[in-house]
This record gives sequence, C-alpha cells and structure tokens, in this order.
Amino acid sequence: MAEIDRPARRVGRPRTAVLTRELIAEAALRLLDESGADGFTMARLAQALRVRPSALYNHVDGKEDVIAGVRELVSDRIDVSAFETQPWDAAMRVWAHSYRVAFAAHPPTVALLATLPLTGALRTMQMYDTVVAAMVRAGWPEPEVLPTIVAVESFILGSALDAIAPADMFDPSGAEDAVPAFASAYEARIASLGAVPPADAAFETGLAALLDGLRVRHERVRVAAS
Amino acid sequence: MAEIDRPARRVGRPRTAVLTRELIAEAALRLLDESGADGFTMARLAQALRVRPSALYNHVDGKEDVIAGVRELVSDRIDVSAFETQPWDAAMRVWAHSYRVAFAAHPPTVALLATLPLTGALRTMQMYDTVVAAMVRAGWPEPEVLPTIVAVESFILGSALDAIAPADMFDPSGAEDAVPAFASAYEARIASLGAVPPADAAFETGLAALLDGLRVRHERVRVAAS
DNA sequence: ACCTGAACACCGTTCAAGT
DNA sequence: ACCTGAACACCGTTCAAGT
Repeated sequence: MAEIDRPARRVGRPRTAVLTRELIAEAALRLLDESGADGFTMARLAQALRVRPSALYNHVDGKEDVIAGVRELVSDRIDVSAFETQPWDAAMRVWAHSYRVAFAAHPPTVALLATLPLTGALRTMQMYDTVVAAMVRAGWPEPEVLPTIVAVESFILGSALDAIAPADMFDPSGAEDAVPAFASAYEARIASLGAVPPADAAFETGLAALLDGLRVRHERVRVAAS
Repeated sequence: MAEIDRPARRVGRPRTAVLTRELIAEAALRLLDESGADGFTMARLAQALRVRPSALYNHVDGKEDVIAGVRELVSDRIDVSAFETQPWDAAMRVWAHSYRVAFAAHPPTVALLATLPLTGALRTMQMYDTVVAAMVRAGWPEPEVLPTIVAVESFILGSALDAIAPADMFDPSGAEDAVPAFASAYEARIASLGAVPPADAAFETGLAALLDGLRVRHERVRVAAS
C-alpha cells in the first residue's frame, strides 16, 4: 500500500477537478478518526486524497480551514428539532445528548474543535436561533437566554473533553494511604457503575443537576406568556 | 534584542547547571502568556532561557512534559481549602471560582491543558481527596461523589474554553432577518450585562444552576451522618 | 551530568511551471 | 482553474563531542 496511495497524475491541470472542499473535509474527518489529532497533517491528508499537499490550497485556506470544514460535518449531526415539539427542558435534554453523541462519534476531533474558536457560520447561528426562540416562548426572560444556552454548551464541551481522557488516569492503586477518601470513592464508583463508562455517569449527573437548577430558575423568573 | 537573547556559552558542561525543570516550566508559562499557544515552541522556549533547544532535553522528556510542568504551576493556584471550613455547596462555589480564575489568568494555557490528558499526579489526587472527604462528611452517597465532582470540573473547563473565544464571534449584525430570535436575545444580553463579559455571565448562570440542582439531589439522597 | 552543534525526518505554506 | 514539483522557514527530537 505504498505507491498505490500516491498520485498517478502528470503535471498540469487535470481534465476534471480532483478535489472539492467537501471531499477534503470528509477525508479529513476519516483521517482524524483513524490516526488521531497528532497524525492529522496536511501531507497525510493529501496522501489520502492521492494528491500533492499544495493541491489542497486551491480549495481551502489552510489547515485551520480544513478543521472548520470538519466542524461543519460534525455539527450537522446535532439535532435541535426537539425545541419545535417539546417543552424547553425536555428539548434541552435531547439537544445535549445529541450534541455529545456527535462529538463522541469522533473522539479525536474533540480536542481540535474545542481549541479552535467556533466559526460564526450562519448555520451555527440558525441552531441558536431555534433554541432561543423556544426558550423565549417558554417564558425565559430574554437577557437570560444566551447565558443559559452557553452554560449548557460549556458543560457539554467540558464533558466531551473528559470523555476522551484515559479511563484509568486517576487510579489511586498504591496510593491508598495518601488519598484514602479518594481511593474509597473510586472503588465505590466502580462498584456501582458496572459497565457504564465513568464519563457517561458524570455527564448524566451533571446534566440532570443543571436542568434541575434551570427549572428552579425558570419557575422563579418566568415571564407570563402573552 | 537579537543576539542578546542567544547563549553566550562555549561547548561542554557548564560549571553550574543553567536549567531546572522548574525554571523551564516558569519560562514556558511566561512564553505562553506572551506569544500564545501557537508561538510556543521548544526553540523559542530555549531562546528565552538562553540555551540551545537540545539542552532542554536534559531536564524534560519533551514538549508534552513541559506542558505538564505548566499545568502543575497553574493547578497549584486552585484553592481547595474552603472544603475544610465551609459547607460542601459553599465550598464548591469557592473552589469553582478559584479554579476558573487560575485558568483565566493564563488564557493561552487553557487550550493546551484542556487538550492534553491530566497527569495522574499525586498532587491532583490530593486535591480530589480533600473534596471527596468533605462531600462524604456532608452525607453524599459515596458512589455519587466522583461523578458529581467530575461534572462540576467539566463545566468549569468548558467555561474556561468559552472564555477564551473571541467575544464578537456570533455577532448577528447583518443577519437579523435570518435569525431574528437570536439577534434579539443578543441585543438583550448586551443591554443587561453592561461591562460584564458574557462568558462571566454564562459561568455564573451555569454554576448557580448546577449547584441548585446538586442541592436538590443532596436533599434527596443524603445519608444520615453517623 | 549538562551544555553546544550538527543532523534527521517532517511540518505548513508559497509559487512557478504546466495543461 | 487546478494540478505537480521545488523550495522555504521552521518544527521536535536525537546524539556525538566537549568539559
């Protein structure tokens, strides 16, 4: 599989274009999933597309732009439709889960996308628009809507980062005497979780608490519907 | 300031060592603050220490190890002491704020540290030990303690990432017709916040809701103190 | 043990040449 | 317009040579 991957193409413009911004984004997502964020280079991406690295720059502004394309692919998986059909709190649960699943499906992308600022793409603003409209309809005071949405998103993103960390990172085995309370809680968590990944349990715990707290707040500040 | 920064040292082992793991970490943190995550290279770090890049490898395993050292510096700023003196929920507020301040003081480190898995350092486990012990004392069921702590940390880290994003990234100016609800909420937030950074408002909103929700949960599941 | 200097494999990106 | 090929400046890391 050495030279099979290399471009078999002579110099000069090809009769029909080989690349597309979309094709590049899709190949980038595949490469990311296969080789992780470290193995994700323009050279390897070009190789996967059977093209020279410089060819990419005819369709894309640079590596950051490629990552922006990957973000679009992943973000399109986030389902915001529940806000049209369900109460705000139930919809937020669905949204948060779909948000997290979209990232969890491509673990190596999380670090890359978390780090790079979101693009102010219209599509992203449209997602916000749907969520905002539903919350206003539900009686949330308008100035509180965006801080609330951002808070939930921050929690989701932080949880996604937690989910890609090695599971046994804080195994206190051998240090039980130094950190007895932690070691005991560590054991208790394992015993109670069974096969459930610890990151999933933390996500569910946090999301439930966050939504409970927001419900309390909503009761208190709700604006009478007209 | 060109050749003043270069090492004025001849080959061979110096009489007294020039570098230390600590010195490297401190210089790395300064460099990170000054030049951002992108400008943070081993070559520039060496230059700041007036040393050749290869000299660093006598004290440090590589770039990831340098970042681990930076993490220790930043994490040491997190104040966990409130858990010894205050109720669990008040202590968690103090802890969360100090956690966030520690990161906010060095914005460029956030992306770097968020991305790289936490080291399983004893010091980190000791922080957890303090928090866990206080929560168990407060009557939290042991299996729920770690998921709860991790949920709060995920929220804090996600908020820190949100805080380093450009403030005007989602300014809907010009797209008001496409996203009217979002545009209106955007204006309402600005009007109500005044000089408060939006990321701060989202953090306070989320932390308050999270703690409210956790208090509800605590009431429900509290184990009678012996 | 701990520095310099030279070297290695590999980056992301630019640009002329070619069709 | 859209590819190849050559080139550039810069990476992180290794290692022999020197004291």
